[in-house]
Amino acid sequence: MARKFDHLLEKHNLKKTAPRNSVLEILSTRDVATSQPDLEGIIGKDIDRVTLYRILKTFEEKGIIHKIIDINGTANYAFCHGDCSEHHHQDEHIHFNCVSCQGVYCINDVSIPHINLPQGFSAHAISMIVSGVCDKCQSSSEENA
Amino acid sequence: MARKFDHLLEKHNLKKTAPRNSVLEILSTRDVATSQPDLEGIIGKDIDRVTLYRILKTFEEKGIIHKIIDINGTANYAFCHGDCSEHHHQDEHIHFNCVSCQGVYCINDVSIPHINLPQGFSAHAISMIVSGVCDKCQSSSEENA
DNA sequence: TTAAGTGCAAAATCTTTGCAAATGT
DNA sequence: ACATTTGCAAAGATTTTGCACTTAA
Repeated sequence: MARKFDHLLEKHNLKKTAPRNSVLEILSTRDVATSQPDLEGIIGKDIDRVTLYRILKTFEEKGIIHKIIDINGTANYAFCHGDCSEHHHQDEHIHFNCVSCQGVYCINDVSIPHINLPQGFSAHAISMIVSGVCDKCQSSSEENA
Repeated sequence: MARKFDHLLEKHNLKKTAPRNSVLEILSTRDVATSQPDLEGIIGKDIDRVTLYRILKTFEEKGIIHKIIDINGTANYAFCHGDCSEHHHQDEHIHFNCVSCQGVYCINDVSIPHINLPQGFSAHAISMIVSGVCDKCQSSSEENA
């Protein structure tokens, strides 16, 4: 039974199971990163909570999705753009975390500036999260004004 | 019984209690941010875990300390530099999170560059965490090479 | 067939809440 | 004396672990 993400899973030596397909299906429909609690809510009882944990962990390790820790310390997941692989996440873009709707957006068009670190420090990855109000929440608050 | 941080607590209309003094004492001896688990370890059973939660929450609200969520989603705490107040955290500097020792450093001498967000988005705060290897872990790994 | 993946139950953590006792002012 | 803060107990939430059952290859 061919499913939408068979190729992706195959590529990473993962078995093509229904739960994995569902998770990929959900993430693919969303343009923003999705928090673990939200994922649980969407999936409901179709997938066991433990299975979800394991799927997300596996996908992250394989470089299929990446994890974004938001300003509350909650994990959010989104598809990797560009060249993520098992050993390197190419994820050096900015994320925007709305304080109102909690949404996490990938701001792809603004790249992270280069940073000069003190002697002896070497950087592997950079996480930059801008928190504030997103466009949707901005306009809905104007309506009520 | 005058204690080291009486003035600081007074300034924020907080009672000068032993647990609060201990927390401030610990944080003041450390040049890096301290994770909640580490704090618990240092404090041991002198302070109830719940009390620690509440103290940290209060201090953060008052602008005495600030919370840094590290790359693992764990809360780390450090004294506020500059002008933090109850209503605004002036905390726009870079943090460095060592993947080896887990230490969180405040990189004060490098300021966060200005970011242009898409239309409709407004920024309130910025969190920038560089992860990699700190100077101490760097040199200790060289010794073993 | 068999190794990988899932689901359930249960343990281990982490965080919050309620309330009585203790403490600072 | 009074409001705040603490400590304990208990509830709630999150995350991990173990193991038997199921499924893809």
